[in-house]
Amino acid sequence: MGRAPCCDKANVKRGPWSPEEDAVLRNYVEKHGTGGNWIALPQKAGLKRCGKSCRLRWLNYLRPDIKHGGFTEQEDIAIFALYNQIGSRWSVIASKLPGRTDNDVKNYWNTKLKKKVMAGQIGLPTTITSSSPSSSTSTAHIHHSPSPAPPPQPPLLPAIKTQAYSSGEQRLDTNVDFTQKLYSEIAQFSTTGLMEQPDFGRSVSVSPSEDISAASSSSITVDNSSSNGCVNWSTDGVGGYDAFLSELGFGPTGDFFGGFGSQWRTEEVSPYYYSDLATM
DNA sequence: AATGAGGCCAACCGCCGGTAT
DNA sequence: AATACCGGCGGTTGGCCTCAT
Repeated sequence: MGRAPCCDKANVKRGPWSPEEDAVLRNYVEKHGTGGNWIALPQKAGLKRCGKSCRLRWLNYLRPDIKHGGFTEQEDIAIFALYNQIGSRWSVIASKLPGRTDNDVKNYWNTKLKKKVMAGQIGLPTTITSSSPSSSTSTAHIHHSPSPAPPPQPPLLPAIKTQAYSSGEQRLDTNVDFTQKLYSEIAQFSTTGLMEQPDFGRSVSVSPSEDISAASSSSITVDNSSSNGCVNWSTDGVGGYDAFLSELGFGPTGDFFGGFGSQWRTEEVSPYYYSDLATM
């Protein structure tokens, strides 16, 4: 026996919300909150809507802190980097972009950003040389243990041309520093909980032993010459995540990538995202 | 001016995981 | 342990709008 429907579909209104309905829902939630029960809310509020529909309307449109449209280039890069890293986890990606909803990010990706990326207008660097010589160097290796047949791949972008961004060359130059730091964040994410990927028939091992989290200005290299896919980065040893996040308009470090290590079990993230980084 | 194509985005659908009973 | 229920999520749809022909 299947699940009972969440509401009587014959007696609920569907389709676009009217301004009056918006006002009723907004007033109710602002006065009483959701009460932890969206299903009961429409009846209490006097709305002929499904509870799920109310929840969606509130979360995606009526919430006071919502931003609509006007994605910045920094948000573009963050979305792209996160998509590359974790795939279509829109709610997770949106949670790193204050004021953005999963629906917004998903729509933006599907309608605009994906095309931008495919057109080469957005990309992640293969090599960036920091302006100051690094004082320490760390390396993350992605090892692909022998596997007879690769598993189905998660949705990934077509290969992004990166040769143009060879060593010393600037790209997306409005924000190279941002991208460097973003990579550092991703690299740190890699060290926090993604050590093995048995479910995919491959393993990912990540060094360094050194703590790279102090990096604020990093040099990152993806070694395309190695079949192992080797991501190198070096740091200047200067702290500054919070400054970085502040530049992006994000909250403290923990609000950005900090939750990743504990948020997913290791088997939930495909190593293809790493290999994709390495082969782009 | 008419119309067809494509873009955009709000909303819906169905599934999943967590929790209460 | 089994079942019911709910919130949350990602994928998809459908309608409106703009633009090109």
